[in-house]
Amino acid sequence: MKTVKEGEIRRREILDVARELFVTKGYDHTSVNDILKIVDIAKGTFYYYFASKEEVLEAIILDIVEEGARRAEIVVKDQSIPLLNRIMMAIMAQAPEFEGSDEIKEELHKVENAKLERLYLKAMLKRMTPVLQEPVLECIKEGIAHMEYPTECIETILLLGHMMFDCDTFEWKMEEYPQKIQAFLCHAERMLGTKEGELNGFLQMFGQIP
Amino acid sequence: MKTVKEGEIRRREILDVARELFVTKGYDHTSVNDILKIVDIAKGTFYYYFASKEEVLEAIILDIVEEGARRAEIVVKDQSIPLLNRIMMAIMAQAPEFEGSDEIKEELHKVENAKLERLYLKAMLKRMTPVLQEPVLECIKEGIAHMEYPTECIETILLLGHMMFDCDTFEWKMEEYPQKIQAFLCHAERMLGTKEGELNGFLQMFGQIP
DNA sequence: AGTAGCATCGACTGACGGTCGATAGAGGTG
DNA sequence: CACCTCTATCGACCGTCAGTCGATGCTACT
Repeated sequence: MKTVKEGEIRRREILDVARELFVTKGYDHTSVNDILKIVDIAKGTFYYYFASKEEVLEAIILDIVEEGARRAEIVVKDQSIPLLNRIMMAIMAQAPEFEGSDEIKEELHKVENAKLERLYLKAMLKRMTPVLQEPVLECIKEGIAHMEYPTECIETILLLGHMMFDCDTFEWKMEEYPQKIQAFLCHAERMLGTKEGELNGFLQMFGQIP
Repeated sequence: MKTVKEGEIRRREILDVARELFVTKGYDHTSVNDILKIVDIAKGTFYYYFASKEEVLEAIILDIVEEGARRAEIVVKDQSIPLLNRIMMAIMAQAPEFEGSDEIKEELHKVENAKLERLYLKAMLKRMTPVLQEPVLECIKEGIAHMEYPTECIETILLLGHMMFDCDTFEWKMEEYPQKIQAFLCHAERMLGTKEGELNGFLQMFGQIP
């Protein structure tokens, strides 16, 4: 039995199902056959749209990163939020964790998904750094922040936020988080060269991670 | 034809060959058969010593981390080096990169090795943080450094050093490195709360990374 | 009705991780 | 020396998986 659909629609179907599976079962533990069963297509169709399983992964990661970057861009443009807050809120808005997508939350970070994670991180840094460039430079101009290496500072804070809270790099226990978040904010303040305690307001916001 | 060897020797043979292959070809692209061919044993023998290919990987990573930590411990104990320098030198001594083992250098960080890398990072942080605890606390006591979260500061600097220079997270070009290293040292100074420029002496040392 | 070509099918392939029952050899015992 | 025991070793075999390919159904245009 053959169901013919327009190319772009099939492609999206495959992408959506694969994303769901990669994120819930892990990339390695999702077989192409798993995807085929759910989308209800034959193997040939899958490989008609994608050259390999890995190509699907890369496309999905670009999607996730792009979605995050869009959310961040909205925050950055919002003049009603104080400048420094905008930067931190953009970082939080960008992380897939904070979005409703609970699916991603738990599963993105298991060791099995190291490949997914690594590709995500690289793509995210490349996409997000320019987004934060402008507000950070403005912070410097306004004297709220003081630093010699703005680009590197952004890269570093994005990296740290991701490794500490998005992935479970340190395998912290639940009760350690408040302390770790405070430390993170303190380090961010120091790198940005803001007044001490300027970022304190973010403690509660991060509190929702558990 | 059967060659019988004492258990521990066989185990080491497998471990050594596997390490060489994982590091040069990548974990995913090394098959158990590749290992068997070189060690010249049958499959059953391999699985007599290890429950899975992954168990071999974990054992290798523990080895690598332990070797690095030993080098770091020697540096930390060396009273002839100024305290602050000891900390940074220990971090550098620990990284597999800076050791003679060029093999590891290039290959550890390709995306194919994401799993190896991720496991390495977790194990390294767990092993290295306590090593640096003591000298950092002493820095604080002596007034060379000022911080509220010493443990978290160590974790952060270890993580940053690894992600920036050991893995190729940012895919920097050769000519960008001097700037990135300077920025890293600047951020480390700020997080540690030292005098500005205290870490300048490390610029050349890092210079050997290419 | 005819046809061009896009989208779909699914049997097949080769490689890989892992299992298992058989067995060779070393060392001990009488 | 004959017998036994236990450990290290062997390699055929299994199920699974990513990826291939020639055949073919379906659509749209002539």
